[in-house]
Amino acid sequence: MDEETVERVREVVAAIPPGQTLSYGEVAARAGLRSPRLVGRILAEDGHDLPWHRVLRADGTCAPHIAAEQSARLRAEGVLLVGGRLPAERRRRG
DNA sequence: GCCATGACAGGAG
DNA sequence: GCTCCTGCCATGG
Repeated sequence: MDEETVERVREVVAAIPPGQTLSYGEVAARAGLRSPRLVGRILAEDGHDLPWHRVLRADGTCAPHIAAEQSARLRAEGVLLVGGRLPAERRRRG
């Protein structure tokens, strides 16, 4: 894992404005990664200081492990998850 | 070196 | 709507 790659992802995630969200794929694309899974790995290891809760899956849903935290943090920013997923209008395309 | 797993994505059935 | 398969990269047994 290149530190530069990690920094890229960290910057992209940190650049997500409150109330907005990005998909793992979008973050990966912005960070220059060839796989969104790397985003998940990086966030899991070095994303504890980042607003990782603003990163969701392509469907607008979130992983079961973090679903509770995800929804709670987003709700604190004024984002409501409907049916366990985020409305498409809240998702930033870039 | 091979296989399995993970905060994923897209396509097919 | 859900499940299964494949591609992607890194890590651990």
